[in-house]
This record gives sequence, C-alpha cells and structure tokens, in this order.
Amino acid sequence: MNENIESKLKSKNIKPTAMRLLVLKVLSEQKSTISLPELEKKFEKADKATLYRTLKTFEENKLIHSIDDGSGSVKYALCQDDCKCYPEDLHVHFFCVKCKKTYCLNDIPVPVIDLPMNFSLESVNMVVKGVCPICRL
Amino acid sequence: MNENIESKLKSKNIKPTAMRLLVLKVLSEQKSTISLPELEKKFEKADKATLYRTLKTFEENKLIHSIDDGSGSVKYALCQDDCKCYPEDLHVHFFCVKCKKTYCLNDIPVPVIDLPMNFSLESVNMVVKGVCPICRL
DNA sequence: TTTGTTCGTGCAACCAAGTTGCAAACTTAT
DNA sequence: ATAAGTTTGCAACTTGGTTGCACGAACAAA
Ligand SMILES: [Mn+2]
Ligand SMILES: [Mn+2]
Ligand SMILES: [Zn+2]
Ligand SMILES: [Zn+2]
Repeated sequence: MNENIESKLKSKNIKPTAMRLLVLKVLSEQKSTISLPELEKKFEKADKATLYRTLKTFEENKLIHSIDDGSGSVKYALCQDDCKCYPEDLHVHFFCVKCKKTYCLNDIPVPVIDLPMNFSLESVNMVVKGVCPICRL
Repeated sequence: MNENIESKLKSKNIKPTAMRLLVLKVLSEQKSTISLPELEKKFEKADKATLYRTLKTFEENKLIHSIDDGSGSVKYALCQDDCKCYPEDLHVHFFCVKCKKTYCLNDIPVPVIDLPMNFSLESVNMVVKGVCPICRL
C-alpha cells in the first residue's frame, strides 16, 4: 500500500520524500477534491509553503491536476493513471453549492468546442455548479 | 448615449446613481472582460468597496455576469440584452495565456452535458485557455 | 571519507483580492 | 421638516497564494 504510493511518485519522476509520501497519501484518500488550506488542516503541524510547493511539484509532473471552481481557493485531485493533461484527457468538474465540495466527473470528458478563427486551444476548465447527490437527500 | 446607459440601469431595476452610471459606462466600453482591480484603475479616485458593491448589485440584477478564469481575479462583462443567466443563456469564455485578457465568446453556447444521476444543474463556468488572435500575430 | 553542490523544508514576511463595519452623505417617503 | 432607508467612502481585516532566506539532508565528485 505504502509501496504503491512510493512507486506512484517514482513513476512520475518525483523523489519520494517523507513529506511527499504523506501528502500523496492524503490526496489518495480524498473522495472529492482538496484545496491547499484544507490540506493544511489535515496535518497537525505542517508548513503552508512546503505543502504549496509539494502541490506545485505534483502538478508540474502531472500527478495531480488543479481545478478552479470559483470558490476562492484552487482545488486539487489525482490525475487518472494515463492522464497527460492534454485537452482530450480533461474531464468536467462539479461544484456543489451546498456543501462546497468539488468532484471530478472522470467519466465526462470536456466537450470539444469550435473556437472562432485564430484562437488556439491549450486547455479547458469546465465547472458545473449545482447540488450533489448527498446534499439532495 | 448617456440616456442609453441610464435606461439600461432602470430596465434592470437598479437606481441610476452617479457612481453606477460611471461604472456602467466603463463596462460598456470594454472589448474584453474586466476585473475589480482593473476597474479601480480606470478611475482617478474611487473606492474599492464601492466598486465592489456596485459590481455585486449589477450582477445580482443580471446586468453583468462574472467569469472565473483562473487568473486570480474574477472578471466581469455585460450580459446580452435578453440574458437571464440561465444555464441555456450561458456562453463560453476564452482566456489568453499571453495577454491575460478574457473574452466572452457570445456566439458559443456552453455545451449541454449529461450529469450523473442525482446531480442537479444550476450553472456552468467554461473557460477555454489558449492564445488570442491578437497575440498570435 | 571529505568536500562541495543540489534539493527539500520550515519560518517569516509579504502581496493581492475580496470582504466587512461603521459613520457620513444623500434620497425618498411621511 | 423630519424620519427612514440607501449609497458611498474610509479603514480595517481575512484569506489564499507566493517568495526570500537559512538550515539541513541527500547526493555526487574528488
Ligand atoms: Mn478532476
Ligand atoms: Mn461572458
Ligand atoms: Zn453537496
Ligand atoms: Zn492575447
């Protein structure tokens, strides 16, 4: 299990330090996405800057992706195993206006859209807002 | 012309104060979207809080809509005349990674997507990132 | 093994955007 | 004229994000 985490880091060319193993473990346990401030609270005593840089490293190496859900803080989630973060790899995200959680809708790819002349496409951020199944009960 | 601006406010049930007329005028002149900090700079001496509340009022009354383009500051733009800000009224936005401007692609409606069971839909924020025609020259 | 270099971490300081409380100014209704 | 409600200006504050710097661990060359 912990082996799994370590090898995941190595497979993305990230040196598996103690800190990084801990952060990746927390990320793996999430059912929804997590923000830097939320991540901070998951640890007794951890430095914001270190966590910040850890997330950046993870993102640069495509271990995680970030989502701007309009809540004021950027959220993060593990990438799918085969994800290269190309536009065609991207999926839709769902932000619940009640519980404020953001979910990866991994099965729903971001629709391809036809841009006007001379616009080039690099990436897409698509966030659907509404109420999640849990909050609708 | 100035009449036009005043009537636009009235038509949205917003009392046309001096400040609001000025802000709406600036908004009307924009070719791309504008953020609160940018709006602030358009005035010699204007108060952040007042502008902030003005934008909020405008948004609540559906005179403008806001876009979270992931740049760190929320952008604003005038709504189309007939816009009710319902999901079917929404359009895609384009964020240029070079000039950092965000454009309303008013002709490109946000694609309808099929949400998983028990997710309700209230709104969508779709931002395409790339390079704009001006920056590609 | 010793030395020098790179890399990761912790701490503090900082910045920018957004937000709020409060009192003064202004508007509208009585 | 007076009272009540609305808008504005100012200052203070919160939060998320970011950076500089120094220390220590890891690593590689000598
Ligand atoms: Mn995701
Ligand atoms: Mn728009
Ligand atoms: Zn929810
Ligand atoms: Zn551009």
